Amino acid sequence: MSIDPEIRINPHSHVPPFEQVRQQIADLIALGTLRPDQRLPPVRQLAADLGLANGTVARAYQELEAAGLVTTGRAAGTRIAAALPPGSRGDILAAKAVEYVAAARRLGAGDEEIARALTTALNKPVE
Amino acid sequence: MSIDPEIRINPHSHVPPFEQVRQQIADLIALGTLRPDQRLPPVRQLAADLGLANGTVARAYQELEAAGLVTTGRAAGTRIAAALPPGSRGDILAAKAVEYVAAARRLGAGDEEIARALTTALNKPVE
Amino acid sequence: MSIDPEIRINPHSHVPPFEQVRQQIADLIALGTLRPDQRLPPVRQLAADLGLANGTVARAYQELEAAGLVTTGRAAGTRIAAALPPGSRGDILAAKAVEYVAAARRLGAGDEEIARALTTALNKPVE
Amino acid sequence: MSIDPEIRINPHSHVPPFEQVRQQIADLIALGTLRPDQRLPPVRQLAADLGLANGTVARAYQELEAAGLVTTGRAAGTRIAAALPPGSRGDILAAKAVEYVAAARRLGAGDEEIARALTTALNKPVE
DNA sequence: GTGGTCTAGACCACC
DNA sequence: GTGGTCTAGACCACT
Repeated sequence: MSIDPEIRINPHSHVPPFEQVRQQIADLIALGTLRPDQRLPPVRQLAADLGLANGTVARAYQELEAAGLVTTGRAAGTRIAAALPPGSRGDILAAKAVEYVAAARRLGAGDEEIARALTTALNKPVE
Repeated sequence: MSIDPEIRINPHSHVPPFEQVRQQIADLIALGTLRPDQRLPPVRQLAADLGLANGTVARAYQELEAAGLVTTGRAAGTRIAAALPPGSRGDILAAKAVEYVAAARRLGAGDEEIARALTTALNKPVE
Repeated sequence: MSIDPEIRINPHSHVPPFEQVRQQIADLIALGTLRPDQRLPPVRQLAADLGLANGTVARAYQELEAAGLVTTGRAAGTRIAAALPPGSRGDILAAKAVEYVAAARRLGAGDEEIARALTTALNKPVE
Repeated sequence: MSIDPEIRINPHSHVPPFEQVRQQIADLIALGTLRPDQRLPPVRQLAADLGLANGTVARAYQELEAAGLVTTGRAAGTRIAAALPPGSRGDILAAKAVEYVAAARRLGAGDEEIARALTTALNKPVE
């Protein structure tokens, strides 16, 4: 089982591709979908699968390593770090919720309205 | 009362500043916080307030006008268009909720978990 | 009979309003619709009719005077110059034809194609 | 063979340069002179050739992309879109002819006069 | 004072 | 090298 199908690049987004890749992998790690010591696909393969240049994926891996989420042993490939930085476990979900609430409040919505919108969204069919 | 304080630029975001400005104003309009015929701050003033170059804000205004959200008689300043494009009233909130749900589900969260995270976020003190 | 209805300003054009006014009056003069010694409407009236600022129309008049197409005697108002600059009589039409041909040729069209397009256009109902 | 020589900027025109560039390229596409998948010159090169700033040409390219006439993979250069928006083949020529006729009629010219002016223009030496 | 545009040079992300 | 964006300052047309 590969992580590839879980990653989707939006080429029209104003967020640069390398950042989209980094983001999504970081999320998968924090969420536990990717477990410690698990191997990431080789740069070239992931790049090919996503239709990106090798350097783009390489940069995402580099930043993940700099953040301590991933380790790169010479020829050993890239693996999820055994020891995750503390507090990055399920915080992603919380962070996304906070982000949503912040955006909604910035638009003048009240708590009730925010909750109602969520309920509606939850009941929509998955695309 | 000015809209300036409602707009916040994140200089660390990978989304370009002109797009952040455009976005947030578009949201404020769709949400009804900015009412038809209301005046937008002058390009130069908003630019100064946000610490941006004039051209950057000018571009945001321009794209808003191209989208029909805003009208601009040359020296008359920029105003919210009287007639909003159809279907933009509360859709913004809904869209943001859907976005949140989608992101959460992509991470493998269930409905209950998603709702719980929201409740937690709502109870957090406003920053 | 006023010239006002003959003049139309396109506020969305990239050509500045003062230039549109100057153009159209110059054309009317060269074509003979406006005859020597005939009076132009007062700046303020034309401005009001066209929905422009006085200064905008004033500038158009100024440039027409600088070109010798018009004279401005103190309180006498603005009149078509008795003596038209030589060669500006029916040349306007010719100039517009040349412009059309040039544009068409720049696009790679041949003479026959150009003539055919004109014939088609002539047979179209007047809008 | 490059398209550069086909594009001419008139610095005295009141139409802004970026718009002149956009226009002319759009015309060349609609006319079929520029074929689908054909490459446009790099922003910097075209800018240099035309004596414009890079940003000016970049804006023209950008608007063309927004209009769907052109595609741009970031570092892949800019290419004519494979699928042209419907109804743009020879319409450009027709539109220019209609424009000419409209301008002439606005000046009081009759069909015969209009056709005669064209014939004269066609026989003039190419500048 | 208000928006629109241009320039010149710079940095970024991408291939 | 390729497009995208930003800045800083400038000029223009308009009200």
